[in-house]
Amino acid sequence: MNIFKKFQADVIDILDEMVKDEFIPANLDYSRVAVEPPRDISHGDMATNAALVLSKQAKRNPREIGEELGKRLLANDNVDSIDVAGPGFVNFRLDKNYWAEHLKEILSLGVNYGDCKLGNKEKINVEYVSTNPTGPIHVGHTRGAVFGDSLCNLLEKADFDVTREYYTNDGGAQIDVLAKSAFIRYRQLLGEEELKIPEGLYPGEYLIPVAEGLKAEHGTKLKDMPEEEWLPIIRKFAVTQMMELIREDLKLLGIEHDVFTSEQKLSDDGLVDKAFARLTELDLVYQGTLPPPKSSNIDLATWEAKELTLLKASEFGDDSDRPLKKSNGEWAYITPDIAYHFDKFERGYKTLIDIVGTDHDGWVKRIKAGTRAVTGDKAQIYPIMVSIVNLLMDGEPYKMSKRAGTFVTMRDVVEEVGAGVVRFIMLTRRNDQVIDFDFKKVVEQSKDNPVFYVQYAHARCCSVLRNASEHFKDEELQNKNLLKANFKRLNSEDEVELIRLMSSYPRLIESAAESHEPHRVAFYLQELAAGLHSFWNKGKDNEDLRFIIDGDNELSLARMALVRSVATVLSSGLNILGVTALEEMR
RNA sequence: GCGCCCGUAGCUCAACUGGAUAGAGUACCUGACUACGAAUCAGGCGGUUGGAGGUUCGAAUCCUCCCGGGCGCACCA
Repeated sequence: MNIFKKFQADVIDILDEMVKDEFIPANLDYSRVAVEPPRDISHGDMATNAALVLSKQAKRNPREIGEELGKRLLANDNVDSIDVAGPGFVNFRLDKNYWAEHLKEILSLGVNYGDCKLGNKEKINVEYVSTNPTGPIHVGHTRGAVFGDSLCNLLEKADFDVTREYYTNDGGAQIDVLAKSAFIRYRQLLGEEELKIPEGLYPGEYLIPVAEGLKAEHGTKLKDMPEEEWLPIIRKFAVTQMMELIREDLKLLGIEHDVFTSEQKLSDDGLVDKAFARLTELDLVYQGTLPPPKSSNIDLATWEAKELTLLKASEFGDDSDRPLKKSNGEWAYITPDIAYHFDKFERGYKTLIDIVGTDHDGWVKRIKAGTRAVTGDKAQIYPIMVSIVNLLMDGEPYKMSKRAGTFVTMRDVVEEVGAGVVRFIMLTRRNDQVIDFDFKKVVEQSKDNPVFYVQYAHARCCSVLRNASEHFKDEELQNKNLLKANFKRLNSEDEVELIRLMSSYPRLIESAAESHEPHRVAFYLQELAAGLHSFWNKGKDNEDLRFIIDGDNELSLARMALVRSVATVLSSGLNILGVTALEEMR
C-alpha cells in the first residue's frame, strides 16, 4: 500500500479532531492536503503542507496550525519526531522499525508490490502505433510504440482494464499505391525485369516477398487482368502481408496488441454511416461552405469555396467546422476516424487514449471535437502527443523517406542496439521533449547508457543472492522464509534509506499512471539503482555493511530480505518499461 | 498570420503537477579495486530556470507581453 496515503489519512483524522476542539473551523477543503517525501531528505521522512493549505481558509497563522498539528501527530505510534519548518511545513520522522517492517510488504507481494487501485478495473482503451500498413515500421514510430506499450503496463499496474489497440488504416488511397507498387514487383518477378518503379509508388524491397506470395497464390493470371480486377485482390493481400510484417517488427520490442481494428471493415459494416446518422440525429450536421484556408503553404488562387457537408465542430472546441463529406459525396478523411472512436465508445470504453506524433496536432483537435460530438460528451478522450525523434548519424541529420526506399526501419535500430536500450532511451524523457537519437552515440556509448546502470544493480542483487546460497539453504532464501527475518537488524542509515526509497514506489506508480508519464518510472529506477550501488560500495570500506556477515546469520538473512526486495522493485519497474531484468551482465 | 509544444548547469535531461537551499547523468578536477562484480562508489566544479512584468505565504511550474526553436493549420491521409 501507499504509505504516504496512509499518513495523509492520519493527518486528516487529526485535522478533524482539531475541528472538534474548535482549533480550526469546520468544513475546510482538505483536497490539497498532501503528505509527501520532503525534497530534502534531511528534513525528515515525510512532510505535510496541511497548515499552509488551510491557513487562509481557517484564517489562522500557518505556523500555529502547524505546531498544533505536529503536537498531535507525535502521539502517533509510528511517528518518532516532528519539526515545524519554514512557513509551516510539518516534517516528521518515522520509527526505524516501521521502515524495516515495510520490507514484509514487498516480500509478500513480490511482483505485485506497487499495484494500486487507481483504475478500479475501469475499462480503458489505448490506441498506439497505428501506422499505415504500407511497409515495415519506421524508426520514427518507435517512440510512440514504446511509450504506448509502457503506458499500458503502467495502467495495468494501476488496476485499469487495458485494451491495447491498433487501428489499421487499410481503407485509403495509400493502399491503392501499395497495391500498385506490389503489382509492379509482381510483374518484375514474372520476367519484366527492366520495368521501373514509377515516381509516387513505394520502391521498397519489402514488397518483393509480397510479389512472391501473389505468384504462389495466383500464378501469372493477375498480370492479364484489368486493373479494377487485380486491384482489390492485391490490396487485400498486400495489407495482410504488411500487417504481418508490422506485427513481427513490434514483437522485436515486445509489443503485442489485443485488438486490431480495420478501417475498411468498419466502413464495410456500415459503422461510418451509423456515426454520420448519429451526428445528423443530434443536429450537428449541415450543408455549408468554409472560409479560405489560412495556411501559408496553400495557393489561394486555386482555392474555391464549395458547398460541403459539415460538422458543427466549433461547438466542441475546434477552431472551425469540419467537413464530413467532400463535395463529390465521399467521406472526408476525419469521418471514418470519428466513426472509429464512436465504435470504441460503443464497445464500452469511456476513456480513450490515443498516442500520436506531434505532427498530428491538427488531427487531434478534430478528433477530439468529433468524438465529443458523436458520443454526446460522454467519452473522455486523452490524446497524448509524442514529440519527434531526430535521427542523427554522428551529429548530422539522418535523412530518410519511405518513398525513396531509404528509410531506416525500427527493426534496423533494434537489431543494432537492442530492444532494452531503445525502450529505455525513449522512455527516459518526458513525451513532449524532442529526442536526438544519434545512432553512432547510442552504439558507442551503450556502456554509459542508464539502462545498463539499472541492469547492473539488478544483476548485483542476483549475484549476492547466488553467493548467499553457499551460506543458506535454498528454502531459507525464499520470500516466505525471508519474511521471518529480524528486520530490526536493518538499522543503519543506508539501509533505512534504501527501504525508504522502495516505500515510495507505490506512490510513484500511482502518480505516474495518473499523469500518464512512464518516464517517471525510468528516473525512479536510476535512483533506486544508485541507492543499491552506493550501499554496496560502503561494504568495501566497512565490512559490517556487507550483505553476508560471517557468523551473523540473523543479520545476513535480514540483508538478503533487503536485497531481494530491491531486486523485486527494480524488476517490477523494468517490467513496466518493457525491459527484461538481467540476472547477470555479460 | 493563427494554434499547440518546448526553452532549466558546457552537453543530455529531471523536478512528485504551486512547496522549503532547483536535482541527476555526462564532461572536467580529486580520491577508492590484496574485489560478496570498478559497467561501481565518495568528493569537488558548474544556475539571474530565455527576458520583462503580474497573481500569493511561496512560481521553473499559473496569467500577460516579448525573444528563440519545433510541430501543425485543405474536400490531402
